[in-house]
Amino acid sequence: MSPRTTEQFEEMREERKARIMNVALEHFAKEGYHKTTISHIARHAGMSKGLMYNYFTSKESLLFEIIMRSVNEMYADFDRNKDGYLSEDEFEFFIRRLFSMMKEKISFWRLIFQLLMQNEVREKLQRMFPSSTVFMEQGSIIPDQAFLNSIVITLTDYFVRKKGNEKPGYDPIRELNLFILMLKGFALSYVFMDDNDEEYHEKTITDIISKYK
Amino acid sequence: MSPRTTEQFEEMREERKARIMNVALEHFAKEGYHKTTISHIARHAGMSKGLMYNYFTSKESLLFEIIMRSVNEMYADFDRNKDGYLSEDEFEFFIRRLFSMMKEKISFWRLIFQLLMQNEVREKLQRMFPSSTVFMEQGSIIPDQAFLNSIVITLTDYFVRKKGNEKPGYDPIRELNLFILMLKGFALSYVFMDDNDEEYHEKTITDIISKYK
Amino acid sequence: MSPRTTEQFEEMREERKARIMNVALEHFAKEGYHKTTISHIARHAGMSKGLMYNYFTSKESLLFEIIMRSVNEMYADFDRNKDGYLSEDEFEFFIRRLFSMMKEKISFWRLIFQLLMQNEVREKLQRMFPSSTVFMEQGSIIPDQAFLNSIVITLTDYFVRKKGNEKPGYDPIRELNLFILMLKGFALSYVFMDDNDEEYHEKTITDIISKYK
Amino acid sequence: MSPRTTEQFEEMREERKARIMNVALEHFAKEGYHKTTISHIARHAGMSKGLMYNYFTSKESLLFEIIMRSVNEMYADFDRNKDGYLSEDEFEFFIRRLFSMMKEKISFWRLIFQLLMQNEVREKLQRMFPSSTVFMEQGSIIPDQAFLNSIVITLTDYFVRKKGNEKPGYDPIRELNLFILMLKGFALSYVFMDDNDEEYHEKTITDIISKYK
DNA sequence: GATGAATGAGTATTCATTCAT
DNA sequence: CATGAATGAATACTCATTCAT
Repeated sequence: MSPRTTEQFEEMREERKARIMNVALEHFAKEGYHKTTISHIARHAGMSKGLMYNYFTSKESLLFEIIMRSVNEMYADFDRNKDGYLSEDEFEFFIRRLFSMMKEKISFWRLIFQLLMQNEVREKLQRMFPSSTVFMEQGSIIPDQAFLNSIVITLTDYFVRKKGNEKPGYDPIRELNLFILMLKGFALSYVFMDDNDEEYHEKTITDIISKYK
Repeated sequence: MSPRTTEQFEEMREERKARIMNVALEHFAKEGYHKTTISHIARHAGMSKGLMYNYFTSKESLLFEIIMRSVNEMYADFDRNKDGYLSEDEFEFFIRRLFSMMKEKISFWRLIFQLLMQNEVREKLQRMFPSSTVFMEQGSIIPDQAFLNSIVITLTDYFVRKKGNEKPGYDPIRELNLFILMLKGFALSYVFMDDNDEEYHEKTITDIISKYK
Repeated sequence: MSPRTTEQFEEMREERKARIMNVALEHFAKEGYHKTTISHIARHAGMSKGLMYNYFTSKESLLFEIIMRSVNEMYADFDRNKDGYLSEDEFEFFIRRLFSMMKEKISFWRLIFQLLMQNEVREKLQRMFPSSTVFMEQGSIIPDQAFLNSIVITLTDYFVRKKGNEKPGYDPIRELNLFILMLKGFALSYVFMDDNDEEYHEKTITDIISKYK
Repeated sequence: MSPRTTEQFEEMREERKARIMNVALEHFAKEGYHKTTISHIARHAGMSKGLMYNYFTSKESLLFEIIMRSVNEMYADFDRNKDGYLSEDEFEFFIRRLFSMMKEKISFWRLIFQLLMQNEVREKLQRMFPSSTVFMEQGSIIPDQAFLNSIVITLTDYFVRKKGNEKPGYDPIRELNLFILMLKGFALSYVFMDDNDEEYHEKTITDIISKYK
């Protein structure tokens, strides 16, 4: 009876939703959520404003769907290696993977950093991902406590093995803390840097790795 | 019409400007620039919208005057110690000073972080402070190349002395780079953290210092 | 393409039109014409918006077809007893019939009351049913002058017989006028009352009848 | 300090608010609440849309302020004669007063009838005036249970005196019920009638009165 | 100087209607 | 015939800025 099958429609819808979300993400990241208008997004996505509301019930829901999508992708990506033991090479891989992911999704991270810097939004996000409070305070969103814990535990384990017996009275947990701060500082620089500093960043990653490997 | 009266007027003006800027800064930092309305600022500053336009020609100019003021204060504050040599105690003092300043002006830093994350604003700021491009990319604004250089040079000198001959083939400049990333990561956590993590922050500062002192 | 098939098609069409009109009438009556959306009607009628436009050229034409249909049904219903003479029992039957019809078509009456209260709509309806101006002003729509007259004449006749010689100087026409106002007041209460006042209404109808029988 | 005194401002505000409310009431009554746009009201009140929001926080709040105002005026008006006893002349005065008030505020009543005919609005109004549920069902809004009761009691008393001993087994309460239906029917006709039926209405009021006086 | 009333362009959102498939 | 994607004009509402007083 249908001129197009349900699947065809569904496919088209998904494709379009994805296009809208991509365009919106770019603009949110570039101009900020509030400055970006629905009209602007619609125009750049090549459609009318009205149609956008066929796919997203509001500007806010568009924002949250974007976040959910990216979070889920990230989660799926990281989920592979979960055996909890990090060799030195795996450590290096882990760090490099972290930043290659960031590079791939740089707009998302730009957006997330922006959002986390506004009280109201931060509170809303914390309600969305209540389990990840700890990391949120450190500028990350991660959807699942178990996943989060596994990373921290894995890294702690690595630091204890690596640094634990270096000097007596030395606390590897606190060293991990500083290490995470460094990653975070690098992430901040990285996310808001001009594109052409590739080389500097590569060198810096190598430095970070060689410091803790 | 005596000079005395003029002075008084001038004083009142400055006082009022300061009040407006303080109120505006708080709200910009808390709610974001776009979400904060002129009406809201005026009401909280205890005056009419019309009068505000007597002091600031636009919302944007208010924003930029706030930035300029904070930058200048920061500059004035740091300008004292410029002899270029850092003892270990001076190094500790320098770091502690850095974060006590951040604590005092936490709203300003919150705002700055927010602003720097929007392309258009970042570009505008870079036009205002063209010399400080390098540090801007790293999330800071500093108004004067010479000043900036002096800090970097001073720190470089400190790192060379401190770490330069630790191991052969070791590059203290790159160590400095990592150190700055760590500071930046800490700044980010610090600025957007809940108030009640004082103790954690104190401990972390001490850790950072003891690592490089 | 056989005539049989054409008939079947025609039947389906009519069935579907009826379904649309029923659903639309319910929603118009409950939410008001403006608040009811075409999408909503289509969804509740189990079809697409596009298909609805195959049956009705516009939302407004849907409204007017609903009115026409109900008016015609009403007409058909009342058309039976036209011999112009009302016995007392027939009078009772007439009144009870009036309100049982109202009960059956309560949504329609709700809608009609709503519509008649808006100038523009009232004018449009008056253009559609120019002959019935008099009754329209009294909150009813009746499609045909002859029909209308026949009712009024029949009732007048009844009132003259019943009340005409009660007192000297008494005007049964004016008594009829008050009687009609009472019916109208009852209709208004009835149409917009909660469902659970059945008993009250029954008693009131009995009161009205016993007053004039 | 002020260029205008607070009182001057307040006066201007009240004047303007009144103008807006009057214009809005007319349009709501004529076109219906939903069809009437804010732009339309603003244009007819001779001001910008924006200014309207300086006086009313939303279209809905405008509607409710209009209702409240009219209800209060009505209440104040009726509040005079509260001694609970109605002579025949006072009864006549009461009825005539009822309809002269309706005539003065015909737009308001037109609006009220419209509003009461939509489920959602009726429920909202019932929440606003919960005490007057009984009369609401009969198409009126009256703000205070005591006031309402006093009217019903006064009329009941009148009917008992007047009609109570006419026939044995006769119930004056039920007669009152029919009387109220008649008033309501008349109100409905009156409110939605063309202006030029003055004479007919006068005669009808006289008929109603002479029937129960 | 000081007020807040007034404006108007702009913003998210809705919805009757059209149309490609 | 049947679908629902697509449009665009309209709607309520906001807010930086101006201006009469």
